[in-house]
Amino acid sequence: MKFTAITENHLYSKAYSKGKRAVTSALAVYVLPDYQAKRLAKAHPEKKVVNRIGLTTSTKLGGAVVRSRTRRILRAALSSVMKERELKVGFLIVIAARSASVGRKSTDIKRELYIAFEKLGMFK
RNA sequence: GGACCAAGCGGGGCAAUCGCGCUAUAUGUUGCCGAAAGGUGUUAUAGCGAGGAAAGUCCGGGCAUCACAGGGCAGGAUAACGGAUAACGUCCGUCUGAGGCGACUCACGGGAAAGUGCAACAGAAAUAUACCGCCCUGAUUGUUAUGCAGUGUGCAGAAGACGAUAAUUUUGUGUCGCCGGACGUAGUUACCUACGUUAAGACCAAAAUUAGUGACUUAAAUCCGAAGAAUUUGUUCUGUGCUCUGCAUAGCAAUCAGGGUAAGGAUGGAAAGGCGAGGUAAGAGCUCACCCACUCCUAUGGUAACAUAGGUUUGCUGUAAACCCUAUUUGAUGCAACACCUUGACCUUGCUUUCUGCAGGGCGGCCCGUCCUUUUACGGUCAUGGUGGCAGAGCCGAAAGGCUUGAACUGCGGGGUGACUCGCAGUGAAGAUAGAUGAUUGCUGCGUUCUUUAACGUACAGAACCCGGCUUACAAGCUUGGUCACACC
RNA sequence: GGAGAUGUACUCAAGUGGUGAAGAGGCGCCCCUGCUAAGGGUGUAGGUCGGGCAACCGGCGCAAGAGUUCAAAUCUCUUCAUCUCCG
Repeated sequence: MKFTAITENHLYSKAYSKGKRAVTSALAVYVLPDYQAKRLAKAHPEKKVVNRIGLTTSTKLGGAVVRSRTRRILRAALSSVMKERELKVGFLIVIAARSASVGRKSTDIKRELYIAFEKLGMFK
């Protein structure tokens, strides 16, 4: 499953400061309404309103190998979540990996994502 | 079997389901974003899809631009010799030095005898000097010994009123009168020699005078007293001892001055070759023998560094990862380079003889050399966004052709001690732009635990224009060659 | 991705080869005060290892590790960490 990525740094800092937050042992999830969602929907081939996703893995986690692997596991867990339950659309979702997420399996991460999204009320 | 040395390999595998990126072909939509250039979006099939270090960015090169790329200066880099390589600070072989019983390992390994600088503290002294010490000379002072002189004095002996001793005077057929002096004669140029004369003078003897007018001894005086004892004064000469003074000589000590010396002196990382003998006032490579180091020369071996042998000069601190010198080498920047496209802003010199020149300007860090001074455009500068560069079953170009294709990799064979090289054959698809290899499950390899149908672990680590090296990180395991000592056969 | 700078105590920091590594803040102790603050005095590699009952003494220690030198915080090399610039 493809994601529309957040590419601008100011959107990340806005999400950290203004967005709703849910923290688990391995993750920190920030959610903010996306004001440009309708405009971006026109560029989408299927004219859908989608969520923009940002995955952050800081240098505290480790070297380049550790960080990209953690990011892949996060992406896999997120795609399996979105396949099973539908999420509300029109949001900026930033998922930051904490140091406990290193070496976890994607099934563990998936369980934590369920808890976080439930807490934020993102499921339809 | 043990302990080691060196060079390498290796970097788990298979399957199922779901999913990601790129390329090609076909298909689909001609939509959306954007000022434009351009970008993005469907599905199917096929192919491909991280490393030995992709890392650090420490060297070298390709490539691109600046002034087509030249010379010099500055700055940087390198540093035994020979070779390999496109090149290198890399690699190979050798030499030298150090370490190891050995296999073998380690070394930025030119020049300190071109010059400058630095060497704290300690130490007498730190790169040439002289503090102590040792030696010589001189001066002063002190002291000791010897000798001489003087003074005083002790002791012993001798002499003396039959007149000692000293001074003066007189006298003598008295003795001497040397050497030297003066004069004369002879020899002789002269010096000189011989002989003679000369008289002062010295000594001796006698006498007289003077002194103390008989001083001293003999004795006398004084005092005490029964006997007796004590004190004071007292001549000359000889010998001998002692004290003091002066002088001379010699020695010793101290101080000062001048000179010689570098043997010795606690320190230090380092003290000016080592040791012995000679030598010297004392000493010193000052000289000699042996040893050590070193310069140069010769011979032999080696392409060379260098090694060995002989001769010869010299006796030199260390430091160049201090400045520096020598040799070699090096233009700068770095794909965020740069090229093209889009949009926009700004800029586009004078004099002159119209040839050149002057002025001005551009121009590698600087200089020389070089370039421009005009054609208002198909120019230049700056900025915006984009594409290319960039990666390949193809791309650019009208075509020829160029790139892909790499100083590439694999295998076999030849050459070389080796790094490496030559020939033939074969192979040839990563290329992202928030950054692609994942998730889940099963089986299995390896290691550990031993709960053997189990549990845990399975390293270091992610391409970003490309290549050659270096450095650093790395789990378990494996291979090859070699060394040493022991045991067994 | 590329280019550069820095690292000294708890903090800020001086120290361009020469021997107990300056200084300030902070901290400990004492004085001052009825008590505190302020002020004054004094101590302080303040870390670690070894020795010693203790006072104290010695070794190591300037991001880490090697090297050059008689001697290294300082010079050289390698590594690590932090920060800055281009973008």
